[in-house]
Amino acid sequence: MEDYYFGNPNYSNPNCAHSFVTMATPTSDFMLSDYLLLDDDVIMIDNHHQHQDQESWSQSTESSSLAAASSNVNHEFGGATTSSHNNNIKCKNNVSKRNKQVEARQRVVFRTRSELEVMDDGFKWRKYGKKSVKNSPNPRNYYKCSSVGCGVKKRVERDAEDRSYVLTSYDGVHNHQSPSSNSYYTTSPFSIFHSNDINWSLHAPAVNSSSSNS
DNA sequence: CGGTTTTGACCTGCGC
DNA sequence: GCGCAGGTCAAAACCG
Repeated sequence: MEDYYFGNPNYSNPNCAHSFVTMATPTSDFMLSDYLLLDDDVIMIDNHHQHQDQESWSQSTESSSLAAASSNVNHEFGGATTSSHNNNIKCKNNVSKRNKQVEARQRVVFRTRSELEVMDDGFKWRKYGKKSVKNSPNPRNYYKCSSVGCGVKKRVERDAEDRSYVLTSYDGVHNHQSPSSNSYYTTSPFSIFHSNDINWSLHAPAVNSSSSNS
């Protein structure tokens, strides 16, 4: 079985270990965004199996292209191999009218345990705003992709319920490759997944010797 | 000096 | 219409 690694295996960050999405029996030209980015849907990836917001976050099953795609896709988050049928991937339907008005952008939300608030995902971001949000003691930070002509945005905030988690949402799809030249794939909003409690060397095929800490 | 961050002001949508 | 909340702008500050 061939594994696909979404991320830059040579990436090194002394403050944060990484987890990677591993795909079994990949199809040609597969991109994670093909499966996880659904028009008018919000996909949440929870890499620690926590079950929260069960009312609003419904598990993605039938009637979703994600469910169809999951038949041949396995993901690894936080070191645990899972399929797309379990609670690690949740789909929030019924997006707000505002979201629909914003050109039906594609949004992916990652919930990741990390000490770092801003994680290097392989793309270059420019911060353009910071806002305190209701019912959360933590501010929300707004970033735009620094690449000219690329309108991808991301929002980063600490989970109000558990500050050890970071919620990172990506809006849109990059129209360029990651500045990280040896990234394994191209235009998805993210290229690296992080986790503090994974022995990422198990997954990374070509790691730097200096990045074996976590 | 150029790129990035900060931060208050402004804009927009929504509920009442 | 008004107030609130979320999102964005843009000038100033900061930094390498």
